[in-house]
Amino acid sequence: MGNAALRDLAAIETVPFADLEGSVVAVDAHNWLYRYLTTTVRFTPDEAYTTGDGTEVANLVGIVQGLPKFFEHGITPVFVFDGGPSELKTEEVERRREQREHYEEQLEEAREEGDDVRVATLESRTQRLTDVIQETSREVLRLLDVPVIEAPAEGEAQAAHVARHGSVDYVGTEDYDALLFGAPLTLRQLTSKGDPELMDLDATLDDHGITYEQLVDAAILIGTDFNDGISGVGPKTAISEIKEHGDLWSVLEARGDTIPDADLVRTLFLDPNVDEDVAFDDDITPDVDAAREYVVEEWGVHDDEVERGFERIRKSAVQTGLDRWT
DNA sequence: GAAGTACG
DNA sequence: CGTACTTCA
Repeated sequence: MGNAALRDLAAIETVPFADLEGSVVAVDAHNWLYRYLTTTVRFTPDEAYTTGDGTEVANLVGIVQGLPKFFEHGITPVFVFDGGPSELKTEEVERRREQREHYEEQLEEAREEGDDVRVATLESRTQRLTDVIQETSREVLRLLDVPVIEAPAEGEAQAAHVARHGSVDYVGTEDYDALLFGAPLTLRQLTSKGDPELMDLDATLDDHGITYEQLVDAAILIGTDFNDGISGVGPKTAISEIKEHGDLWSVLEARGDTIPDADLVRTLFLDPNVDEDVAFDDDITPDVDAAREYVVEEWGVHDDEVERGFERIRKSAVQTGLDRWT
């Protein structure tokens, strides 16, 4: 149950990479890593990123292949990692865990039947961010001098907070939730081939003639990652009823409906647990040799999967440094 | 999450 | 037309 319905409400336009030069993007680390992890696993032979004891660090391949995109476009990434899950998030996490186990059962069946295509599909679904992946990701980012922010809870909420309070220009995530956490400008498809999409909170509110709080209320009616919505209520109905009645409580009262924990979900978006003051150094000087040593020598990742990426980082980092002094 | 299809 | 459901990744 995603938030795809929010796309129908959001003001989105594509923006050329060239327009983003010189900007700082707070990247939702979980979301970004997950995307690169799944594509790496799908298109890279297991041996290239699996240690002798079977530990998989496809994230290291993904990071090395994914970072150049920022540097080559003159964008400074700041990776925002999740902290401990909120109480409500725990339920969602639990639900996803059950679904994952379901996939893993199917995976077993597919293996037994020798259905290779199905095995590959299911394997991509059962990927997750293990402790090793979290730790090694942080370490390679540290060696490459990419700033990291540790969120107390939701990474997206923290990213939205730093975007709202001026120290970064954009939030980078595929999740439409960023809008609900109050991110003023969100970049999507930073990991894809073409130009990114820009999702604009103020434009979204203007389009519908609603406030930020009313947008959150409408989303709760539709359903979010943290609550089931009202059946039969999609984006159109939600906006129209929120505008008619003013807020979530009035809509629920008028309909005679109820949403469990609605007040908690509302607070989670409107007043999330974030660090008010976070500092980071946006002057990135990667130690490519050290990062390569870590990835290839220490973790045994096959050189041919990462050498191009490291070379691109080396070149684009030099270029950025020159630009600064020009 | 995206896209296509079915349902009311 | 708006929402729900399905499939693929």
